[in-house]
Amino acid sequence: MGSGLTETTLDRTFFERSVLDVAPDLLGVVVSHAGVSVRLTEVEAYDGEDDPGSHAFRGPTSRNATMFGPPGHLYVYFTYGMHWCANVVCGPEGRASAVLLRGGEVVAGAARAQQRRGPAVRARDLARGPARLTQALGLDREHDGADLFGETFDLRRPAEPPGPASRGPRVGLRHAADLPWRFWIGGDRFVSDYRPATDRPTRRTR
DNA sequence: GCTCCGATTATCT
DNA sequence: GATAATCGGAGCG
Repeated sequence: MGSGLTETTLDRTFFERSVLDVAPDLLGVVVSHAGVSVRLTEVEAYDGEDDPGSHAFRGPTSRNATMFGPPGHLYVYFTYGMHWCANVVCGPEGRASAVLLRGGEVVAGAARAQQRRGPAVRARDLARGPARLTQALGLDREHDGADLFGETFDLRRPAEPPGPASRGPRVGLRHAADLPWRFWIGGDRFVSDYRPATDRPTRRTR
């Protein structure tokens, strides 16, 4: 096979770099797991213990332990009482930085993804959003700490990468909302809707 | 098409 | 006890 026009398989060194370099480079990458392939259109960077928006900001805990481990592993966490979200750990071990996989397009295994996401879900929404993408790929608590370079994952970069990444503030954060650490493919239909942090819900006490 | 709002629970203060 | 790196359905135009 010609080596010039084909996609390339990522290796672990890709994730050993700074999370701010890795994040934009992940756009267009196709992640495959458990019968579904997703082309990433949107990601966010979380940079260790100095980033007020990061789960690692207050130091190591049992939840964020994976973030403090080696790069190229998945950090999967549970949020809002019902959703799982997936990150890839980046940088040197101990840095506790990671890229949140925020959205993508299902490019293979659509029937399997549909089965996981539900019959009423439109093709555009199969993996457009971090919890949707995680569910489409069949990931949950068991995959926290999983090695992306083990047997069950495959990551490929297309022959023609997308153009320069668009960037802006991260979604849904109350802290560090000024940092433009969300990266997406400009104009792509498989990028999620931007939603600023929810204001304090006026909890009714009764 | 849009905006609003409730669901549901692990985690941390 | 409050919050959260979200989602999907209801209501309106």
